[in-house]
Amino acid sequence: MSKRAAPEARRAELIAATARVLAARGAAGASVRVIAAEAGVSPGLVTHHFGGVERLVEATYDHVAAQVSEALEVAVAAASESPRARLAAYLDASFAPPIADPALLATWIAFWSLAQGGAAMQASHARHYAGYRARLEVLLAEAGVAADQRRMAAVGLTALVDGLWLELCLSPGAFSAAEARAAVAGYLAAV
Amino acid sequence: MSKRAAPEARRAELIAATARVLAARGAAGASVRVIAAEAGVSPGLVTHHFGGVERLVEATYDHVAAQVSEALEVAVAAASESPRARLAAYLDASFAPPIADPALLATWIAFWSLAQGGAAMQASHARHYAGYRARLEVLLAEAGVAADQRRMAAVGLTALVDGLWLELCLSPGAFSAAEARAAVAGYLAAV
DNA sequence: GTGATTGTTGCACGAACGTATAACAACGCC
DNA sequence: GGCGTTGTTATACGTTCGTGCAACAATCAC
Repeated sequence: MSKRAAPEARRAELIAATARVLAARGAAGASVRVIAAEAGVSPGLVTHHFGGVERLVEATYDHVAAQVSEALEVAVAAASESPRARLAAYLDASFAPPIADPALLATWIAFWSLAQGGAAMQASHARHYAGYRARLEVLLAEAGVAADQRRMAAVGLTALVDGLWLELCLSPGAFSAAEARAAVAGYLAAV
Repeated sequence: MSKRAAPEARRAELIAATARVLAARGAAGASVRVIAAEAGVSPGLVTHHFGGVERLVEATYDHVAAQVSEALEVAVAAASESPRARLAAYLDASFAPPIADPALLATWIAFWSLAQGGAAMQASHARHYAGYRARLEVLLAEAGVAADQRRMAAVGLTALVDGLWLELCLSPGAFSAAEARAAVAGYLAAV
C-alpha cells in the first residue's frame, strides 16, 4: 500500500502517471488500472480524487499544455534581448527538445482523439491555441510587424510550426529540424 | 440476415462502415460490434473477411487516403491549364469540402492514434505523405520553381496546409477558409 | 491516549471488448 | 434436383473495462 499523501500531491502523481501512460501507450492504453499501476496506487484512487478517468485526462491535458507553454517561455527568456531573436526563439523551440519529442506528439494525438466527444477537452484546446497565438502576436508586435498584419501572420506561423512539428515527430526522416527552422525563417522574412 | 454478397463487395461495405464509425465516434468507437451494426451484418463477418479489426482499420486507412488523393486530383483537373492555377487548386482544395471536414479530421486523428502501435499503419502514413509531397513537387516544377528549391518548398507548403487544415477543422472559429487560402498564397509568393 | 476524519485498498459487479466455433443458408455446378 | 462450397449468423468464452462500496489504516484534533 502506498503511503498516505496530501490530496494535491497525489493528484499531481496521478497526472504525471497519466502523461507517461499516454506518451507510451496512446489513448487506448489510458485505462484506470494501467494509470494506477504506473502511479503505484490502487485503481480506486482515480475515482476518489478525480471522480472518473475523463476528468483525470482533462487535468493531464491542462498540465501538459502548461508545460509546453513554459518550455516556450524558457526558450524566449534564454534568447538575446533583440525582439527578432526572441520571436525566432519562440518559434524554433518547437523543433528542439522537449517539444520536438515523439512521446509528446503521442500524448497530443491522444488528447485530440479523446477530445472528440468531450466539450471540456475542446474548450481546453481552444484556450491553449488562442494563448499560443496571442503570445505570438505580442512577439510579432515587438518585432515591428504592423498591427493589421499580426493576426494573419500569427495564424500562418502557428499552422506552419504545427505542421512541421507534426511531421517532424511523425516521420523524422522526411526533413531535419534545421530545415524546419529554415522554412519558418523564410515565412518570417515574407511577413 | 443480410443477403449473400461477393467478398469484394462485402469488404467494401465494411470499409465504408468503418470510415463512418471512425468519423462519427473516433477510434474509441471502432469496435467490431459497432462496425458490424453500422454495416448491417453480424460481428463475425469482420473476422471472416479481414481476420481482425486491426486489418480492417488498415484497409480503411488506405481507402480514405486514396479518396483524399482523388479529391485533390479532381480539384487540379477542374482548374485552368495554367500551372500556377493548378498548383493553387491543389493546395486550396484542403480548405474546401470534402477535405475540410471535421468528420475527415476525426477519421485522420483516429488513424494517427491507432498508428501508435502498428507498423503497417505507420508505413501507410509515410507512403501517403511522401506521395502528397511528390505530387506537390511536380506541380511546383511545372509552375517554374527552381529544382534546388522544390524540396523545401514542398516541405513547407505541406506543413502549412496541414497546420491550417487541422486548425480549421479543430476550431473553425479561429479563422476562415479564405484566410487560409490567403496564407498559402502569401507563402507561395515568397517561394 | 482516544475518537473522528479521510486517504487508500481490494473486491465485486455489469457491460463491452475480440475472437473462435458450430450451425445455417444461399449460390454454383453437374 | 442433389451436393459441395462458402458467405453468414448466433452463441460462447475469456479478458478488460469503469465504477461503487465496505473495510482498513494513517493522520490530526483534543
